[in-house]
Amino acid sequence: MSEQDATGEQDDEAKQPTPSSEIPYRFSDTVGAGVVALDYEHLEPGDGSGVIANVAGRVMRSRPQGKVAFAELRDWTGSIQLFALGQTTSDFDRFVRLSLGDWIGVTGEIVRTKRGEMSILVHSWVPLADARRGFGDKWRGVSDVEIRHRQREVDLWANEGVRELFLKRSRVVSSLRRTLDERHFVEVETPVLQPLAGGANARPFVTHYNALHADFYLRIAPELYLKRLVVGGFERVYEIGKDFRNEGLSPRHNPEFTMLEAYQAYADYSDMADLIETLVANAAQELHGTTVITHSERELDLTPPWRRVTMVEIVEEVTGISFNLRDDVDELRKRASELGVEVGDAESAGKIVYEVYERLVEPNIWGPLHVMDYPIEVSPLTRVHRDDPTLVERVTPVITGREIAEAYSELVDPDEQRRRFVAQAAQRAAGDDEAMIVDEDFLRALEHGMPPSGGIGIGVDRLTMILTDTNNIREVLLFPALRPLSQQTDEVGEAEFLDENPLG
RNA sequence: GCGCUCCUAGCUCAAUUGGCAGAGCAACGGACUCUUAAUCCGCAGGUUCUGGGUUCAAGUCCCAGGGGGCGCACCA
Repeated sequence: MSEQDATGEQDDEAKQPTPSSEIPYRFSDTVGAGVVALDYEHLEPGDGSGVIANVAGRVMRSRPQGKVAFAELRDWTGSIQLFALGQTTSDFDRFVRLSLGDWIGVTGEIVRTKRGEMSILVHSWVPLADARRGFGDKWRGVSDVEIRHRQREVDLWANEGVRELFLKRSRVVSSLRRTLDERHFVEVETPVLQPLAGGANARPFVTHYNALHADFYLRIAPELYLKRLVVGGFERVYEIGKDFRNEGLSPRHNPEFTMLEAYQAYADYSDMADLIETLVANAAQELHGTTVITHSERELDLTPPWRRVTMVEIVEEVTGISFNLRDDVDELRKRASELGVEVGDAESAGKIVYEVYERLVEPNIWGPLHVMDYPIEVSPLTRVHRDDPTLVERVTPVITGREIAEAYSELVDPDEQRRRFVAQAAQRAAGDDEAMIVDEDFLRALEHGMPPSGGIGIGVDRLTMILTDTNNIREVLLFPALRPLSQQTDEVGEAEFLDENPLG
């Protein structure tokens, strides 16, 4: 029996399913289980409130005890105990036969039992759905990671804290929107299906557009479209959505991931670094009520302002060795080699320093720290530094050893943009299938004039990981990418389809 | 993609050197008018991921395949 059946149907002897005719179409005027428990906290053990309430949810525990019965009813606000009496509760015989996971709606008085448990003294109840499949171990839930991720709906109910985590994620995203909205950014939606996948260096997913007789690509970034909107007069614009990059999976990478990109006219990368700090700090405040949080059992102080250093400075600070981009390239390669970082003969000064930074420095930055001013060679889409032509104005906030975002002074000169596209296209012709393609639509847009602008990109999944003290990206994705199980679809799916469709 | 590793009852896990495949919970039948992982009595539950092979004997060893996890590579 495969893993797919792990929460399979229960014994043949299990009770008969509830007939559809007995299940109502609606159950109204409900109050939250967790809310009731809090609102009537003042009741003394043994007291009734005299208040009748409707509560709906899932039976998470059933403890029949002769002529009385207890159950735990859980909805998304929390849990409350159900207290049923053989003499006064309707359908008592069926109530005591409820299974873990069944959905029911109850009507009854809010009381506190003699033993002190907040409860609904059930007068009547209706079945809302049967749970025909098991919900895992009563005490330990389901720990099989494969079931948890393939059947997240089971995980959400069976495992304490999982729903809470995804509610937190939702609050993070809301907070990001609120912060941007308050600053008069306009939220937009740009194409996911694109004729050219631009705006980042990555291999795209390919799909086919039947009506247009053309292959299209799932976007790897919304960047170029958003900049065109700035050209069009959207001076502050943002998008939260999925990007798709055809890459491997790991505890920190999912091929489809949620990205926030925002662009602000008349701003530079320093302004955007401020914006990132505000976005992150506000989200932390929303979740934790403070900007000083804990991650991996270590304190993380996200209170703005964050320290800012240049990449060259932080490399020297951490390694104790100076890497000036104007130093002799062979000398730089030797210094890198002494640190255990080997780089190819063809690499430039900038790439060598970046390599040292990525391997030895970044993973050891607890942060938050803004690493500023990257070598121009490793940032082909960023505007050159105002004081140093070997650098670009790019800043990367690093938290817990990971980049969680990027900010730029955007490249807005159409001629320079064309030169860089052409250089990218040459690399692509030379075999680099992650290099960019010349995007004439985008160049034409720049020729209409784009004001100096700052841009940011924040990995929402990774930000959520940091704010929820999670170390695996799959824990913050409702349905992380998993290999499909080949057998199930055709055989089972088709058989059921035929069975239930007399016209088929 | 490559390397390492795991897959046993619905769930969580055992099974000595290769020697009759087990427990708790869930389910099922019963008792119980204040239970909190209720308790008590009873009962049932298996293609040990799949397919080959070695062996008197395979959950265990070997080969191939499927799926998961971790690491590497690519990246945010």
